[in-house]
Amino acid sequence: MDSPEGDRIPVSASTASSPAVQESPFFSFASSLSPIKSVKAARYTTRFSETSFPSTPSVFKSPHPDLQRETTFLKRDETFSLPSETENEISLHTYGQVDPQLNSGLIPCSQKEVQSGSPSGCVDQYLTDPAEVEIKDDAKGCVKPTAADSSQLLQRVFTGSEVTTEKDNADGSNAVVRAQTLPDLAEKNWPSESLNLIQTSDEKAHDETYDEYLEFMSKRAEDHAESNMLLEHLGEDLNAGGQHSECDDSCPHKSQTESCRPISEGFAEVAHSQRGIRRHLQFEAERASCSSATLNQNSSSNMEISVPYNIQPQGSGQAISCTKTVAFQMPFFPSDKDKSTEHGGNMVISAPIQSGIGLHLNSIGRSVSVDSDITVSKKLGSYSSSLEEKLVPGRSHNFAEDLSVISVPTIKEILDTGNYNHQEAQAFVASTEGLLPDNMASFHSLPLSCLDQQAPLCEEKMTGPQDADKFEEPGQNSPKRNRKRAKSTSETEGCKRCNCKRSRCLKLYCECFAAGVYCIDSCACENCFNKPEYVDKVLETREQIELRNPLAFAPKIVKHANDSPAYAVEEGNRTTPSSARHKRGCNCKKSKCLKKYCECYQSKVGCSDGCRCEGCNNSFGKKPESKFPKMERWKNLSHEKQDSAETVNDGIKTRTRNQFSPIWEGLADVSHITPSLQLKDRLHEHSSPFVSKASHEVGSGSSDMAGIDTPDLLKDNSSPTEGFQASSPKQKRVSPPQHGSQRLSSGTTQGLRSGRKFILQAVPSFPPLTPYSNTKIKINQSDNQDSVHHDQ
DNA sequence: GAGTTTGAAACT
DNA sequence: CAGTTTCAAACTC
Repeated sequence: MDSPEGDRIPVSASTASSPAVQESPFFSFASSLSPIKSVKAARYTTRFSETSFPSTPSVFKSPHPDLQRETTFLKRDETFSLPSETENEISLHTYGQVDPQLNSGLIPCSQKEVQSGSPSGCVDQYLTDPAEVEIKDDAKGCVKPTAADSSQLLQRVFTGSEVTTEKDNADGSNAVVRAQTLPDLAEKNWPSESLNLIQTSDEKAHDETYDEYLEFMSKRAEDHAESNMLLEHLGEDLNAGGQHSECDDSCPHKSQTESCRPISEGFAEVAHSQRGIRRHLQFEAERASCSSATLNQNSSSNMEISVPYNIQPQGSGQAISCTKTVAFQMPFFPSDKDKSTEHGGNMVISAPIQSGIGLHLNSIGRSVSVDSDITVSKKLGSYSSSLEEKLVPGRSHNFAEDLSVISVPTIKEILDTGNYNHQEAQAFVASTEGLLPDNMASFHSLPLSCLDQQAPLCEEKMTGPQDADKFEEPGQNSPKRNRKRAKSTSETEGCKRCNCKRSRCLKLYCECFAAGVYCIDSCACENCFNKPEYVDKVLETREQIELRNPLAFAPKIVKHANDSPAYAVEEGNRTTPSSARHKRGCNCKKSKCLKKYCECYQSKVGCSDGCRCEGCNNSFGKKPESKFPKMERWKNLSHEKQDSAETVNDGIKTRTRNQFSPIWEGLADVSHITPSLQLKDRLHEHSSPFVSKASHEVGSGSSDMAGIDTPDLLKDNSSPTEGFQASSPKQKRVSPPQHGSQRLSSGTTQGLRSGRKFILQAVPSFPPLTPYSNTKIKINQSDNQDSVHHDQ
């Protein structure tokens, strides 16, 4: 069924402008006249500006300091990865603006940046913050670059670092390159050495350090023939500036080339994937990322990734796909050369690899064991929070908001320590997919890939294509051998290691598969198809499973969403806010829920009414003794509700309610929780909406709902899991509690209302949920009548 | 390490 | 939808 609201609401939520209005002639006319773009266009613009793209309106002349800084990464990579032939002079701002109209110049603009600053021959003049740059050399404000200065110039061109040029001498011996390190300098593509260098204020010390740096960098760049290209460009740019072209002669290191190489190596080097991508937390994402992203890592920690990105033209034009080479320093994996924790790397996000919804909640939920893994959870939470802070300043997503309760070290801290779990990080990245704006989507492939290269906790070998057959090799990877290894290391390290023999790791039996991660070399599985080389098969199988059960990959442990007063009233004191429970409950017969056979126990949550266990003695919380009466009551209520709904409504509600059965089943009861569980819940809660295939199927819509311009959706505090549970076909056990339906009809309870919202927006393509939109509309109308403001 | 137990997942 | 089978993890020895 068609659900127009599903598509519309995210837009209207972010703007108050209805589609009808947008489509009106007047609106079109106004849009054409006004810089104010249509809502959709604005949304994309906002995304860019709020992430790593410059936020400045696309105006074109005078460079703005901040803007300039923000466009740093663009400047860097585009300059050399994409040689420009364009003669159009594109200002930094437009270029940062990612104006589709300027798209043609988008890529080469960095070069043009230089040129644009060259009219007077002084690149620095344009590339540095006017407020922070002092050019004392000559009245023209133009520096005659020496070797060192040329290098500096390059630095500034590529890093956007705020360099204060105090003096310039022709021989370069006395060249003073004083740089003012700005907070965002950490985002530049600079090794720590360079940062330190730039920060050096002492001239002599600086020179020495700088020379060392140049030497070091030149060594690093030796292998990069592409540096020549850089030189060429540099020469062109400098010549274009009309100031000097003598770099090669004056550079102490044979030429300034060498000093440029280190810089260029991050940009010009292409497709030297040294380690490859072993596992992707996001199967769907992998396709995109694998096919489009090329991750390079040089000998140091500088990395380069070539990623595609789409530019959504203002005015709903056709998206333009570009490829951007993004070079950055990986602070996550400090190399020997770079152990600085002073400067983070620049998470340059440019590619909307909007692969939809990954189902990796289990990965988080399951692998993040309560006790030992709370650290991981914190890390992940911090990961997201800091990520958001870093990339989406001033913007707060729902998941990050909730994660904010977690003590937040910075993302850098997390990553710098290397003390994170590879798979969990994968899962987390996957879980954040869709939460990030389109132009940040590459984050999912980026750090993931990076994580792959580190995998500090999972001592797993990279699995290349050849590994597909490894399991056939008796001695090397015998199941038994691996089994032992897996057994000894799996859980404590949080790494999924399966031991599948017959399922080919393509069923939920396989923990890896269920967790949404590929099997790794240390798995003891046989005939494993859960490997990157079989991504098609994996995806296909996944889809099949999801068809059978859309929540198959959803987290098994869900937050107790009965925080709402209504539920509290219903459940009385038994209700514990922010608690967790198993989604479907266990079915234990003999283990008495005291062993890990029990999923509840394994997840360290108590059993609840939703469980069908017998003789429950779960130490985390027994199933309520009064289960039967309650179930009976629910049954009755369900029938009641159904009857009333059928009577009162057009059937939509009835259907909707039934869809929510699993929800209520899962939310019916909770007790005994731990903080860590709450943490887990949060992770789950915010991940789950993006874990649904349904969402994934929305296709481009996923970006919409994931975008930052769907705040109502994302900020909704209700458990997204609800929404997806609602669509679960497996509704074996329970009918929804009455209050649930009451909420539906009354629309006065925020919790569920939020859930509806989410469902509506996140799963627009889900036929069963379509009616829900209507319900929501009604509810909203009711809300309006009641003047109930439910902004999250 | 081999075998058994267990319960979820898958199948009929 | 219920019963059965399959499967792999958890567990025991």
